[in-house]
Amino acid sequence: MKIDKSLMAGSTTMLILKLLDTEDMYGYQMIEELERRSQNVFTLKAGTLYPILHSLEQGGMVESYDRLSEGKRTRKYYSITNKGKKLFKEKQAEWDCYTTSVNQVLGGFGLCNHLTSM
Amino acid sequence: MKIDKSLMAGSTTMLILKLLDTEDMYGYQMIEELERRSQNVFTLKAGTLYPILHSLEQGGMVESYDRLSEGKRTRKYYSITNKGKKLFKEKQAEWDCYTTSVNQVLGGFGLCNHLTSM
DNA sequence: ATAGTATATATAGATGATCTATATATGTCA
DNA sequence: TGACATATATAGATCATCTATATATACTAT
Repeated sequence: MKIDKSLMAGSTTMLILKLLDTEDMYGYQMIEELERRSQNVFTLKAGTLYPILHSLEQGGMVESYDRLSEGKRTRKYYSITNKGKKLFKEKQAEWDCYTTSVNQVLGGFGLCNHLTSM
Repeated sequence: MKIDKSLMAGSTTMLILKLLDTEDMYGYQMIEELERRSQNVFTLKAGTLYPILHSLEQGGMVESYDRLSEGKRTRKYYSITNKGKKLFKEKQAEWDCYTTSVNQVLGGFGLCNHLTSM
């Protein structure tokens, strides 16, 4: 299923930080990795990703360095900072709160709240 | 927790349709009901809601009628149409797919997919 | 009465995250 | 050498939300 772009808004940065929380990656790799992990649901566009990476770097959330991979071209790898890890945790908490609330409205009970709600 | 507005994008229309799928409501009531059901997480602004209702009506997803409530002022009630119910089902399927995919990226496994993924 | 607050609907303009389109350049394969 | 995948970059468009503002009625306290 193709996901409407407006649904993606707000979660893309969190997903990028999550990828970098696992290992250092370069941009193109993140696009492929997101596609793989989501089973082709997320097809992040390069025109979306690179500006986000630049602004994350500007904000000190990630750092970049060039590396020659397998003697081929140089790739720009990104590494998450402690500040970025903190931001990721905040984003994830917000995500959990958000989806729980939506599911409460949708079904009367949140998936993670069926023991405590009501 | 306060939810970033960009996260809300894309789900607001679905939530409105869900409310109307339960019972006819007027705008102000939807704002209060969303707040109540989400335990104050969603504070939908009037300036967001009314334009959405107008465009839903224009698209034949909802119909409106005026009704005097308890002998007080007239309120504009909205009623979901069959077309609107179909749209709601589509939006909900998209929502489920989206959150499952995000959770797959976040945790390796989707909440609803831990038996089938991998 | 009347001033303030809650209820109720409406619209214009700002914001911000995504998209498309385009540009550039290298590596691989036929 | 021509086509395609890889890889990064940026400008401008789109669109759903927000804030701010406007209007009007009902209720409550002074």
